Amino acid sequence: MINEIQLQLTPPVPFSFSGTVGSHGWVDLLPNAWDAETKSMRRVEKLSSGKVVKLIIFEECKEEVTPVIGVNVESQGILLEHEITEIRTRVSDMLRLDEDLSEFYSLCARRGAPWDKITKGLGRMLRAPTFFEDVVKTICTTNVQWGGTKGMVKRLVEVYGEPYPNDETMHTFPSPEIIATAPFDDFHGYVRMGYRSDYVHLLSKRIASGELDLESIKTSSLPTSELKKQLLSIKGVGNYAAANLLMLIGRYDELAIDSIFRTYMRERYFKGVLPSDKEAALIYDDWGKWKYLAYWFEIWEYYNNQSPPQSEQSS
DNA sequence: TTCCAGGGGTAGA
DNA sequence: TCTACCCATGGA
Repeated sequence: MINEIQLQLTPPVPFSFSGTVGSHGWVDLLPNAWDAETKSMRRVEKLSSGKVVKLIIFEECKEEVTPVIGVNVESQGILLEHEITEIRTRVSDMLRLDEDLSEFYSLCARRGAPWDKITKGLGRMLRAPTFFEDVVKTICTTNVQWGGTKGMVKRLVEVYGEPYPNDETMHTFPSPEIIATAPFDDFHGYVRMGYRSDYVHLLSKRIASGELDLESIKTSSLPTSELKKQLLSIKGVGNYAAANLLMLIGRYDELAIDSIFRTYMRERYFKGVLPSDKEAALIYDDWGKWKYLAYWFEIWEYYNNQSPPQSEQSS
């Protein structure tokens, strides 16, 4: 029996739902999917109890001053209270509703236009409910075009994710345990991640065996430099990937220097001449611990306000 | 066919 | 710390 309930979450004020869900390309990577018509994000989740549920996340009551996030939950059978609590926690975590950006907003307000746009509720970068998913997806963004990233993640989810019982075309993001138990040759052949499949398979095995507690990094209070060291110790994670992952856990003091960053800096600040990475990074030095968010907003503005550079329409 | 993408690992200096 | 070289994959 299909059971449907609707949950409501109260985000902080200000909060931009579209600005958060479309903050970067993550909404386009399965199991996430954006429905432009209903302006909602869809996702299948496997709860700790083992139940697989479908979530549709959207913004309610746009005319109201206080925003409300609606979550339609579809499941087989009635959900227990602790399962509902878990869904709330995961959605809140993805949308980063608990993150305090007030200091960053104050800085932006003082700088005036265009930075004051951020204070309308931008700056919350969509993430996955698990750090494992974010790390795997980040590895899949390295040295590949965005279409390639989407393909790798799609194959990973569709082959190794758990299907949603009421619609088997939809899947969860696979657990480390599932990937770890898959023979490497099969995994490599199915997901076609190139050399990245070694990194993802090894990471999964380390987590499944208990050798690595990846999720603890997400909530650690250690200094950013220490967390960066831990991230760099993961095979497949270099400086770019580590900075991207630090951003996803609320540490914005590092810039993710990739081809997008270099192209942007060359065009915007260095008159067509490619600067060194160090020279380019100095542009954001006075943003202190908010460098990443400042850079990301600026590049967003530069490339047509809405779409991330060199990405297909993703939000 | 060649280039290169939201780079990273490794060896050697 | 820096550089050179190699690394699968697939779109342009």
